[in-house]
Amino acid sequence: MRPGRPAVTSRGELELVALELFAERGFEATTVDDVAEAAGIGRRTFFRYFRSKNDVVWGDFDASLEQLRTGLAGVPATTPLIEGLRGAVLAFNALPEGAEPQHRVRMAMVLHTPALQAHSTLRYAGWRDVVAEHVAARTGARAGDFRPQLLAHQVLASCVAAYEQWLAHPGSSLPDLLEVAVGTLGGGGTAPDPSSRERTEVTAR
Amino acid sequence: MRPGRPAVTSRGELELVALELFAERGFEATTVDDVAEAAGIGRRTFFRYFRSKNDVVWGDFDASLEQLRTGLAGVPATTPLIEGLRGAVLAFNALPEGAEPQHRVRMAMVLHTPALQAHSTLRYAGWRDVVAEHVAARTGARAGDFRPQLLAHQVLASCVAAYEQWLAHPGSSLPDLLEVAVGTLGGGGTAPDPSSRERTEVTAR
DNA sequence: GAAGGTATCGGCACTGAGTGTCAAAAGACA
DNA sequence: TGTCTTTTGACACTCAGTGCCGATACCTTC
Repeated sequence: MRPGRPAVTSRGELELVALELFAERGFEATTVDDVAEAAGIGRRTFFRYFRSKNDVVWGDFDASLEQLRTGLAGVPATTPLIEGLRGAVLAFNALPEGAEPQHRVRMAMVLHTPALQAHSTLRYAGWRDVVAEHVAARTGARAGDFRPQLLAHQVLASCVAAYEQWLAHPGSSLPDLLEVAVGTLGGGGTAPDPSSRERTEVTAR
Repeated sequence: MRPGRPAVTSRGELELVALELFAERGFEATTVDDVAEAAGIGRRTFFRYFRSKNDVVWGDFDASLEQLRTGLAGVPATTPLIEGLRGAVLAFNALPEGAEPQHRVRMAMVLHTPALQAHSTLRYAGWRDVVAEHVAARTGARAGDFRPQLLAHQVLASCVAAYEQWLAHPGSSLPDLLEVAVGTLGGGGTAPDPSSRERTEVTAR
């Protein structure tokens, strides 16, 4: 075993305890002290497992991000860009059998609690970066260029809109909504890029 | 004059003092106490003028929102939807002569400070609602329906991407970037709406 | 089995945002 | 002068988040 005092709990376990409290009393009405006490740990320890109270709700989002990255990397080069994005988004948001109710609760909390809604923006940035990098790689641009960034923003916005609709309509299908949402994108993919004007003026003219 | 003790300062004046400090020391390094002291008011009074430290940066955003609403309402019914949105967005983000440098500083602060980046999401919701209401009115839908919400999300995302690009490239033109960004949208405007499936199954079939 | 190494734990004290309460201040008006 | 009205700001509080540091608990080594 590793040397040193063993951890008294795990990130996953702590997350479970916290989410239960959040669902019970509401996110804002639950203090970190409440969570720490319920988990039988010190308040200080909580912040060693999670950087903030907000972060609890996102689980191991970074791992999911890696999943998205590899998913995108596996898209055949012949697949049209939007089609590949749509497929990766669907795979990214696919749920294991029976996990839908929990996911609904969690996402409703994220999208309907102001503090979490605000905080989610910071998480979305990482998600967009993954998409932008993929778009850049497929189009011969750099990830920071206008087109990849624009498309990444648009794809994310489409997903969020799909999620909101999914949450608003209990009987709806998340995959269907995501597919339609992302499918509306892709116009103007061949138009010139005004952000690279200085560059193209030098190199291409 | 109105009865009662006169206000010791104004929202606009306080905003100026605060923005100056923010620009000088940075947003996060400036405490509300700093701002209050610099403005010669009590800390408690600050929170009567602004609901939060974050809100200072947004000025009177609600007034701008009303401007956007009336701008959209003035779009001729014959103008294609996306075209009208593009025009309204350009008008909404048009800057008075010479205001560009200040706007750059303010928006850079908003888009590059995590706390403000997160908080902006809450402001964006109001902006999206205005757009969604317009789209709904033009397409015979309700503002909460999938299409208006989706398009509102996408238009906003396009604007944010344009702003980020504008900030990253000092010589770039914000109107050009906005025009291109919003111009890429509008695909699939006639596709069926899966979120209203339950409804259409009853009424339209 | 004692000693030393090492990682986690958790208490304490602190900062900073935001809120409720309430008395004092400062003007208008009769 | 007295009353009414509104803003002000001091005080005390909650809660998130952080730095610090000794205590704790397990390991390996001798």
